[in-house]
Amino acid sequence: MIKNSEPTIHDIARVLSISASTVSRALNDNSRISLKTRDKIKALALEMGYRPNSLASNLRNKKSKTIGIVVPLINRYFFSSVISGVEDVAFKSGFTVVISQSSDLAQKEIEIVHSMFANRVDGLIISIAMEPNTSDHLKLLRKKHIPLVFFDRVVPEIETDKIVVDDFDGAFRITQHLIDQGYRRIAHLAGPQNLTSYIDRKNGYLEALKKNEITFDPSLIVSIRLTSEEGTQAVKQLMNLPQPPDAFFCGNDTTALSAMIYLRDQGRRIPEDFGIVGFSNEPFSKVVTPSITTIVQPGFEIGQKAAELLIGRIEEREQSFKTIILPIELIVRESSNRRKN
Amino acid sequence: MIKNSEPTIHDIARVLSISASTVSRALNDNSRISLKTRDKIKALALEMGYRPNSLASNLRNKKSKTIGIVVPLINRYFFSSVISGVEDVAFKSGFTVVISQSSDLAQKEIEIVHSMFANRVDGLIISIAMEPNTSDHLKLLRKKHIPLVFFDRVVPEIETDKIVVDDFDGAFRITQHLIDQGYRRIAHLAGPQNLTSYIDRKNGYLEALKKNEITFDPSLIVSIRLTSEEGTQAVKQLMNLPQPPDAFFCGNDTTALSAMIYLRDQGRRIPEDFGIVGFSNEPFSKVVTPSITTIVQPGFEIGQKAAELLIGRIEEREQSFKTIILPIELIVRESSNRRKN
DNA sequence: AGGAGATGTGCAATCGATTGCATTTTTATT
DNA sequence: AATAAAAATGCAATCGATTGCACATCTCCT
Repeated sequence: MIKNSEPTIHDIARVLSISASTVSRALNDNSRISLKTRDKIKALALEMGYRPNSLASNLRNKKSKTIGIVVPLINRYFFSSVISGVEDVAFKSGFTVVISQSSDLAQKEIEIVHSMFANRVDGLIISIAMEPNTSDHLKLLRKKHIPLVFFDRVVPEIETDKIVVDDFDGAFRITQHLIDQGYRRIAHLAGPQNLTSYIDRKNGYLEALKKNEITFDPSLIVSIRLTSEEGTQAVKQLMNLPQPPDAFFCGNDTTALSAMIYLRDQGRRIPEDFGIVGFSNEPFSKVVTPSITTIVQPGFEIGQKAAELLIGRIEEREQSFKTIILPIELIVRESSNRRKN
Repeated sequence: MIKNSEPTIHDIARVLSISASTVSRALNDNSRISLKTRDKIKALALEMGYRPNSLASNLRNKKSKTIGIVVPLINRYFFSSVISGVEDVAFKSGFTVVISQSSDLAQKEIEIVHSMFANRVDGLIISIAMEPNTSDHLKLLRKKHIPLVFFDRVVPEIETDKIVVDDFDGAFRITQHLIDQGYRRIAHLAGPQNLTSYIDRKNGYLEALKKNEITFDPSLIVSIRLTSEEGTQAVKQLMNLPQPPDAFFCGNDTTALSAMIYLRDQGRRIPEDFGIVGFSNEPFSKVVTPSITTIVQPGFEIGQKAAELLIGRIEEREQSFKTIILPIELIVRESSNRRKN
């Protein structure tokens, strides 16, 4: 017969002929227990291989020391970097990280949030799904006073902590850079316009055009889901315009890559004939030929910041809600650098 | 004053003037409760916004419906794909996934495993850290009868479920391919030789040389940690040999890329003068120029399989331990294809 | 009508750790 | 030595859900 059960504080108490309360206090370094007893208890706990059952303690304390993170896709570099940053901070603070992916599906996101709630996460970090959605499930969390931190893709009308990058500025600088390189008909592969970050990027683009007195041609903006298939499709369509563009500001690196491959296969020269820029600095964008100009979004740091904010909120250190706008960095690479400056 | 507390089965019971046991049974569809009562209870539960507290239920049931996954690095494509696969299966089976990264550090891995144990995960999926290590912490799990599934990087002496790819075969085929392409002095950037997968890769390489009656030159094998820095370093060193290699079988795509960049910067032609192959099919290997020949490890499927096995074990459906060896796929790309076949 | 058997509910203990309050023990003071 | 004060420890309830067993109610048959 296998004895599978773990020692509990009661077992320790029994061996030492003391009460479980004393053991509990001793292990938590409560000063009400004499140092001598504390040492004795700790020694025995070690010897018996005692490990506190966090389920029990969490139940009693009405907290789980767990934070949830929900991302659209786990295996996208940006998101996995964020997760990595969250894990880094959480682990150091003694929090467990539970993870789930919405696959950009509204329904799955709702289920995840409900399930995390039922599991009593102490707080939640989320970047919302692309698919349009009500945010009742998130408002529910707010109502239950479960701290919530948005990153990257936020819900504007929910008042809570948010960590975003300066999409407007990034898009503005990208566009300005293309203009500086002498490109004039700049197309924009925009993301779904229900997400603020894509709206901001579009606005940054428009603002840069305006500032440089370039007339805006609506046919140069295509709003897509930013997959490589849709990216290729969009570029094809744009190239068939009576006046095709001479540069592509793509909503992410994936579409920038597909644009590049499509144009290259058509025998077009990049950056001489066409400029291409992406967004997010996926690892591949640096190593493809030509390398892709892009915007760095510091995923790991975003994750760290999000976790710090959330944990601060959980431990009730923070006061009012913050929106942290991290600065972005423009990395000029070959795909748009035709003046070699 | 904010009322933050969630309704419990006792609250429901009180409203209906019945006992909590009945409520519990009704919500769990226990046939001992009449259908009429069940419906009434469920309706009220819904109305009150009742959500079971899984902490309490898990404590009582001595299980957590949670599985842990430990990987060296979350933001590596292969690993994040595995995580994604695990999450996919786990979510469908009603399991929560908690995640942590060892950063390839032995000490952190130990802490993680202990912490997951304290949190009472029902099972653990792990790919062990690169840093050499005892495996006492993992043996502990076995002793406590907590199901354990290794993937990719396994501990041979621990008897449990394992999901690996056929590293030997992959390496053999890679080497054979290089030989078929006419390369003769094939170097190997090997990974740390405390990990079986890297040992297997080396052996597959040796076997292919032997089969083709190519004399093995020990100075052509360099064992490194497979970072891009060490990769560049190793290639440099190999190129300084009296008789430098004409091909590089790199332990992963990262080092293959750094080898390629180094040689390219030296003005060498690839694949004409030097052949390069990697391992793992990172997303960039397809899109760099020249694209890199590599081996596909199906990360998502590995994750799914691992989760299926683990959950099967948790629910005591599986019998004896299995080692699943997934077949690999060789993708020949430009970096090694000089005969254009 | 009486009783067997089926059906429906409730009591109370349990999971393991925590904590307010009560009690015991020790130490200090006069 | 007696008493106050301080220090150490224990009791018992609690967190919320589950479940073995006991009890109550109902159905049906002779």
